[in-house]
Amino acid sequence: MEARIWLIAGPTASGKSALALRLTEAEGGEIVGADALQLYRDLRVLSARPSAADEARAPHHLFGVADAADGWSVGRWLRAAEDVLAGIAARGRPAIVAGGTGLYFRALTEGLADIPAVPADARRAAEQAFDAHGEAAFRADLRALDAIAEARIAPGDRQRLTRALAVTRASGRALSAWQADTKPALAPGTWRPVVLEPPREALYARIDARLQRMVAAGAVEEARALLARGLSPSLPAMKAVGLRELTDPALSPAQALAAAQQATRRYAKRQLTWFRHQTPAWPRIEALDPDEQWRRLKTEVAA
RNA sequence: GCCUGGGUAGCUCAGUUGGUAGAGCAGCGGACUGAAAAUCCGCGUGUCGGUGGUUCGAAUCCGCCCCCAGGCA
Repeated sequence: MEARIWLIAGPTASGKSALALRLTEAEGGEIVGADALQLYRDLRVLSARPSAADEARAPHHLFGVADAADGWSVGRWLRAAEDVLAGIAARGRPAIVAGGTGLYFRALTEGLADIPAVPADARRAAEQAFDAHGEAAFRADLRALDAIAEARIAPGDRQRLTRALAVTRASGRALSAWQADTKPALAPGTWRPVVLEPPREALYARIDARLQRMVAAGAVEEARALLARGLSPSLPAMKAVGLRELTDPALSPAQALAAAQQATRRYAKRQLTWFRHQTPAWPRIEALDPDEQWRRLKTEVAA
């Protein structure tokens, strides 16, 4: 196992954290989180963040480092990850990057356009224009500035359309032009990826069981505490899967659990689709059993 | 045992006077460059309980059988 940097990706509840911890202990490495929600300290239970006991077994980075009121982005994560990875390399240890956020892995391996931060008012202006004039008119405006970006964005995707316009207006350069020039954050050949891709049915069963355990471990109280902060619903932490479902006053505890389980299964499905098509060349481990995953990692992936 | 009402998609159901079936939910497929646990797009997935018959043609009509729910015994 010579790679200096391991990337362990996969859907939620597929066993990434356990496998990463095992590899880290075996290699004397350090773990780096690649998960958009485990970043926030408010949601330890609901985001399935490594426990304090797990964190004591090996150095963990980028878990629970942000406040829910402080929204992070891929860019912010990438900069932090680069710092962390540099530190681990300086210590002469391997890094094990583990998580479920595909975009974060892509930023690492393929790069992220170096776009200057978009001022909040530029973003707001774009959103208001979209809402006031409708998608068709908005698209016409965007097409005049960046026809390539406009053509790429699917119908109804307000989030991408407004960002494209805001970036182009605020930076004076087309979003598609920015995106066309990116360089990988990780040097080719220095990293080794693996995707956990367990059978759907088994993964879903595990998700259901885990949600149940989360509720028993205080997920509902945790979710209520976060809501009680009265933060903007548009913050990333407020979009955690299960947050809404578990705190929905219209649902009984059993219904809330079922709804959260369903939402999580759907999330896992999206992740599976992402990794299936966005990282087709990465080796897969199709098992769900931890020992089997570990065995395959050593014999097949690391071979 | 008899009577009645039902058996159509994974679930709940709709199917006008016979023209090989469609809604909701569930599910599945897909896109993805700074909110990515986000955002968005697409797709009925079916021995119409079984089997004979009538008919050019049956989920629709007829016979028999099976199963379920009530009721009467």
